[in-house]
Amino acid sequence: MKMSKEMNNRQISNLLKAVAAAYEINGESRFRIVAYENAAAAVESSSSEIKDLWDDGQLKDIPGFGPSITAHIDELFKTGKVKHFAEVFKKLPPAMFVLLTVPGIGPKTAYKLAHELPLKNAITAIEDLKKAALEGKIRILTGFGQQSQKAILEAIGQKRKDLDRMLLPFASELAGQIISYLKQEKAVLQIEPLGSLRRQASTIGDIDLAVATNNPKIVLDYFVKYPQCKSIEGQGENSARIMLKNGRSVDLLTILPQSWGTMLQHLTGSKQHNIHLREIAVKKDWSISQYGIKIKTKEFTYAQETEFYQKMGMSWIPPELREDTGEIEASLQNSLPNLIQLQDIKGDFHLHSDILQNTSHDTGLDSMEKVIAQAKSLGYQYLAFTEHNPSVNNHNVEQIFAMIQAKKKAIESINSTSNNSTPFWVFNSLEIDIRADGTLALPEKALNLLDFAVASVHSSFNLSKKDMTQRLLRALSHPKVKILGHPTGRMLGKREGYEVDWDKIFSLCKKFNKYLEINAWPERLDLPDTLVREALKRGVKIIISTDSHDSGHLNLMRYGVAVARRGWATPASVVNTADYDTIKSLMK
DNA sequence: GCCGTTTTCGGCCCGACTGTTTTCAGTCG
Repeated sequence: MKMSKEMNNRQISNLLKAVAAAYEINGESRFRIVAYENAAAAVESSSSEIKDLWDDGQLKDIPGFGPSITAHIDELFKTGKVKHFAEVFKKLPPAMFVLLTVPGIGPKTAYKLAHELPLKNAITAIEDLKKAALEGKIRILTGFGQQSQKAILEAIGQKRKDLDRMLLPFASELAGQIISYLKQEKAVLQIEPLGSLRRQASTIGDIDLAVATNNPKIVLDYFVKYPQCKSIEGQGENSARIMLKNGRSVDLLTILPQSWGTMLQHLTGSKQHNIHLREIAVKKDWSISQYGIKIKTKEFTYAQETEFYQKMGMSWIPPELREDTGEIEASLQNSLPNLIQLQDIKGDFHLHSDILQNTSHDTGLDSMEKVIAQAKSLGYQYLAFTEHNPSVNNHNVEQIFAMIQAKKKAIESINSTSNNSTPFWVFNSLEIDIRADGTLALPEKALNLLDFAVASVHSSFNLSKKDMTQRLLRALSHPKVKILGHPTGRMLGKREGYEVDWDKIFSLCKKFNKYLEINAWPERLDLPDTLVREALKRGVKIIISTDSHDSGHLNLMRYGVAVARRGWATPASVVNTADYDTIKSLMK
């Protein structure tokens, strides 16, 4: 395992997981292993960079970081290595840590394979493992057989477990179609997605659905006849798995109505949330499983989730919050946030129409009128057109000014015809590139024509954290800039966000009433939920926008709202929940 | 190794599934 002073959260989490795996091989105490796994999970879900917490001397505030792990990570940031970890890894084959990324391979299996095949090269470990499987070298090892060799081969073929996740909107819509189909069967009493999909995480592994029914057989027989089903992977008394024509598999689980609440709660997770609940139960001398709450010898099962949480002395927790990041404590104290909902949204502040051509990036496909009609049909009271700025290289200042002037006039004309019975306001804005030095890619003269601007980074992603922070601060300091578009620049599955000192950004936003966008575009969902929560704690307001390039994209708003909910956002913390009159004074 | 409105010591979530080692270990959620 490589170690350095500059490790990010993901890498530190993997390092701690590797230590846990190594301990498992070395026969350490089960609880010491779990301690490292817990610390790894805490790092992975931390909204702050661990390095920043270390800078501020707050390492020990991370849950799961006690004296020992704190000291090791302190050593890591001071010296770039941890002597104790190096010692732990010393006797183990480096290739085993690579194998841990293959589904179904845990520490014991990884060690055995790396040690006994053997796999000498960590970089080619997975290819070498595949070769060994194809040559029949795995099934002859003790503890392995024909089946496990085949399973390993299939697992490698299905890519690595951290890469093959679906984007939330894709998974949501896929699940939505199957749910509509299933609802046509009368035996289906209730139906919900499970796991990360129900919690509305930004990426989803598998689609799992649960149905409450008194007649599992009818439901399952109906399920496997789903028109998009390519093959039936398995069907038992209470569950079935089908493979869709698009290559995704879907699991359906049937549950008796009287146990619906209990099972739904269990299968929604998250794992950390459930573990925490069980620890609370243990302290009362109770025990929780997916079958219910066991008190002495009697097991209580619940038809509704609310009853389950009530028994635990809690109010019902929205699935988006179930990550064990304080929601259980909040529920016990009856202080859960009143989360924002889709219907609270009254407008969209990041939309591309076709009015400006020759922009620095892609143009919108629909006319302003068509986009406005769509916004009105969603019940919105306002929107802002934010095409990309005209390309600076291909036009002189006067040409750019003329284009923006023409757009301004067009919008004024639209606003002048707005009737008073259903007020609707269109803002004149742009999405302006933030250059590497933090200046805006639009002449001041043209900027002055705008009501406000959205500023976004579309180039030079690899600046140092310090330079990137300065860049964003400078752009946000411009009086016309009200919104930082897709603030981290991440592209799910493609590109990590750039490194920024968020503390400084939050301070500036708070002080000068600048807003951070949650961009609802499927690959962005940016700000990420953890940073949303951090921003809100600092009193920064957010704005949820779709980045639509045609009028149909306005419907992506619900995914931005999902991110906001996961970030504990209330209507009051989201700018575009404000009504027509308030927003005009805010944004002009 | 961590943690504490019953503990600074003595505990630490629970069960299903799979495959192989005929009674259990490993992995996963």
